Amino acid sequence: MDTESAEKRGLTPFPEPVARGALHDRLVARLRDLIIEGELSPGARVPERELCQRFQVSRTPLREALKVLAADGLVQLAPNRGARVAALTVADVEEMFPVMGALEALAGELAASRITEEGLAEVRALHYQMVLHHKRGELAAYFRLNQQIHEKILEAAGNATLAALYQGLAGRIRRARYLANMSARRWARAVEEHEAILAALEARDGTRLGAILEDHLKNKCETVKEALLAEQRKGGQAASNS
Amino acid sequence: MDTESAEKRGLTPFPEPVARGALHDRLVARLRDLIIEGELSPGARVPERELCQRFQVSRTPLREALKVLAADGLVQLAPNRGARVAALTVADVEEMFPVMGALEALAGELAASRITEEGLAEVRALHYQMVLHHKRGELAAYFRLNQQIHEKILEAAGNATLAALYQGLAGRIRRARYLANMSARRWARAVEEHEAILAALEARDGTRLGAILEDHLKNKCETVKEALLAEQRKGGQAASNS
DNA sequence: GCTTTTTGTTTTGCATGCAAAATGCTAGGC
DNA sequence: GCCTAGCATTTTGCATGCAAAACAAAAAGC
Repeated sequence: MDTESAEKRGLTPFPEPVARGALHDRLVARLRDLIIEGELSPGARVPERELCQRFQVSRTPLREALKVLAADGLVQLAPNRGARVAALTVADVEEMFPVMGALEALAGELAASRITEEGLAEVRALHYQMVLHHKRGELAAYFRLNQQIHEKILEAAGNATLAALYQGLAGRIRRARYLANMSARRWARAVEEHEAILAALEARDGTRLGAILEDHLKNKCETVKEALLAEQRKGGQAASNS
Repeated sequence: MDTESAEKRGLTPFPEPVARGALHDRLVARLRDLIIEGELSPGARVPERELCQRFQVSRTPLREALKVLAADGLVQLAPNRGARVAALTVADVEEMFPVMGALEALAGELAASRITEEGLAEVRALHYQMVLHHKRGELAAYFRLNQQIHEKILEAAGNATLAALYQGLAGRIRRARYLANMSARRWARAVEEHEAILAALEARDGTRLGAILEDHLKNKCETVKEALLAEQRKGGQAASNS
């Protein structure tokens, strides 16, 4: 639906009064971006008042949005102590990995048996476009296509519940992936794995696809963990905002 | 501080002014109970004003609670059209089943390798108490123990993320289970499966435990589906409130 | 000089108020 | 007689206001 992701990256200069009825939803998306982009550092308090001024909204919808994000696990709400951005620890990632693995394997199995020729064609197109971005060394574009491919597979699995859960987890680690700088070797390996994913999907071999996806995810998790460790090593001095 | 969280499950008769800072959390729990017990029929609008009067709270915390429940999937929020209790269709259950299966299998594998002797003893105690309730034909008590056992296994798995996701899904079908009347045969079979679960756990056979749990869940899902069909057949005339 | 207490400020949580949208009802037209 | 348009009521969504709790800093005590 929302294909207007152009202004999501750059902060809109004026926060024009958004349509009534969609305010808190927009705020959820906006806050998500802020967290993913690292503008709100993990562990830092969410400055309620400041964000209200920034977005030109009152505290009520903002607080509602925070509740939703808390339910999603992106922020933590302490009673009478406000919201903090949930810090993603290495232990968290190690917890999430087997869960995502199980979900992704399931998605692969379902997708292999259910994907249409049309869907397959779409994945194929996305895949080769992604390979192109890899060859050009365009990491950001690569990530976007990568994500789209996984979303397509989830879509092809035809299980909204599965998709929602997976996306929820993926959203939590997206910030770490955002700042991850893959090594050239790891990147090349990820592309190879994606070749295998496409092959298994075209062969409609669900078991194999599930296994490959799980392995692929393992590597992704390693990347995320390394990124987290690097960030921790650098110290959380990005937290000092104002 | 206030450590009186003992009466969380039982409904407090009077909605006395709850402690500041815990209001919306309490409301989430309260609304959950209302939905599970069927007082708020699936598909019916959530009467905001009415509930405010009932709980003696203003609309702000109630709306916040609804946002959380919406994120959990128990209610659906339509823009400018308020909240409706999410109707659980048979298709939904059929979607949720493989996901819960994958999660439960993972939980079983993890629990089998990680459970302590003490944890095992607790599960054993719960199990035999549950068997007792089965022999006495006490369905409600049986369900409670059953749920506690599964929670213990999840706890033993030592993966909070996994537990949270599973509990979220389980919460969505809890209402259907609440009104489910198992046949004597199915009930007996469920108890047998629980025997096998305990045995596999004691043998610390993760693979077998995972498989058993998945199978057990399958039967549980059949029960839920039957209950849903029975409810649909009876007609949603419980929705006509006023 | 250090700890502790007390006070002032900020922040949080909830209640309330008001405008826009939706819902229901009545009247008018075909 | 049925359908549609207009109006009134209800409901929803957001902004604002106020009291309590947390945070921070300064002053008092040791």
